[in-house]
Amino acid sequence: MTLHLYDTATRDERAFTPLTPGKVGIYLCGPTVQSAPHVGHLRSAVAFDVLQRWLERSGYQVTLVRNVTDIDDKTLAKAADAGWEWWAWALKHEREFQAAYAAVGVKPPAAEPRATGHIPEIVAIISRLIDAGHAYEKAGSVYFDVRSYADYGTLTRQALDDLSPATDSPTEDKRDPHDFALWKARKDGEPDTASWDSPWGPGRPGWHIECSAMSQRYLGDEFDIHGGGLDLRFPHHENEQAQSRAAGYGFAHLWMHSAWVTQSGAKMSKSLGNGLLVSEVLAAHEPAALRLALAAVHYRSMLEYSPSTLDEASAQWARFQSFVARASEKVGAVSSADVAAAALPDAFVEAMDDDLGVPRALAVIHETVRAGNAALTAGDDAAVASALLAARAMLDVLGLDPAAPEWAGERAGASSSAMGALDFLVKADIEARAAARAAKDWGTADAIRDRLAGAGIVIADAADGARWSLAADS
RNA sequence: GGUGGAGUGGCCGAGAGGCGAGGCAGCGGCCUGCAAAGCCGUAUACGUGGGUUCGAAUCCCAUCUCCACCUCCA
Repeated sequence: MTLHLYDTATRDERAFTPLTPGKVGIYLCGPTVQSAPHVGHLRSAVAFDVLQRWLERSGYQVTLVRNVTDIDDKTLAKAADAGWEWWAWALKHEREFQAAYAAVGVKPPAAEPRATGHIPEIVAIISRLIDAGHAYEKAGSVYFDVRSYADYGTLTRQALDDLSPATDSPTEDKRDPHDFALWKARKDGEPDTASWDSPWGPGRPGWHIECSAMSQRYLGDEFDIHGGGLDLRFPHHENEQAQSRAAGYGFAHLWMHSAWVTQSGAKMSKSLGNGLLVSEVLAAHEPAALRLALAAVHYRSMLEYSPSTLDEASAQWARFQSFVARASEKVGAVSSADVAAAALPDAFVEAMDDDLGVPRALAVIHETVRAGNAALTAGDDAAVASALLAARAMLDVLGLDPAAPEWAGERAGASSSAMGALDFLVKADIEARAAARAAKDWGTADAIRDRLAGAGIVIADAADGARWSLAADS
């Protein structure tokens, strides 16, 4: 089986064929940087990061573009409420998003274009739409004429007459209530810095046009995959597609949408007040555990988030970490190059090729780890070595190789020198405890263990001596 | 009203006609001075009612419940 992906537009899964052999262009709708990132935002980032990693592992050269929509009605409104310049407000949140993405190991995209940096491209595509008879100017604003484009609604199977009217701008200027703004005329009270010159007078871009302009600039008239959260299908993606295709571009060949994070069945969102901020979660849990929690559910299924979600993910992560650490100690560390070149188990490949079946892929990883642990107990070094290599290679595809640089030293964010100093101190206790145990002085041995446990240091005895680790966060 | 999605064992979650994915928690065991970790074992699971079939969680019909998009949303 080769890679098959589910296309939201056609609602079926089919073999993935890139436009250019060996290369894949992906446009991912990034954040509207008007507020702090919550875990739901990270879900789509992680899902498409796994897609990128799997494509790369499959031999493709991937160009992933993830935009930043740094101006829109809400950004202006929230910045004004906070007494901030809108551009400073947007950049503050853009940085928070970047930090959150980096924390959970999302690879930096090939390009991260901002809407405000592409006004000329936006003006150009709007002009093209007007020339083609798909857009019209009214009172300094420009609207997309949905009735002029027969395929409007095909992405999400919407019939115009059944839709509620678009409310992004005053209806009275529109030919049809479903028309939406491509260019918004500057309004009184809006800051001068939020306005650009255009053939239709000063103003700013509407919400959807920036993606049409930027995808075209970085990926060309036609590209392989367009991604984003499920909630962007309508109106955002529908409108994007209408604009780009009506302007004469082939646009996206395949649409992929990631589902959201729910709590008690309800979608996590800022407006419901149930958004869990990334900063809050990372204050209590390891970033890798958060990544694992977000990746563990198939990207098209809702992810039910509860207080135990991160505890479970932490337990799984500790299991992976522990196996990789013990196995590496026993049979020697594996180099990154070997991990990248290692053969992947067939069941893992089949799962990933089937529309990124991460849950099934994870099951293969768990089976491999179990076999590896059994081999450790049995002293079968050859089996340990092969399990270690396979496990790391599979975990690497998911961005969760415990021995990879981004995770290897993450515990407590400690520098290696601090960990070295800690190791020196703890070793002294371990030696004292070993002496007590040798003398069968269990009271002293247990007291030392309890004292260390109180400091978050876990002691585990083994046949060849005790080893210590920092307790998992809770 | 229109469009789409979901109901699986205590919990999270795969699967999509025929040996009960996997994880977490629990219980029993091995190991351990005791633990921890690890390993082994352990479940009357598929919203409800019908139907098709030798066989249905998977197909068909009906029905209930929940969620989402059509304001901003990953």
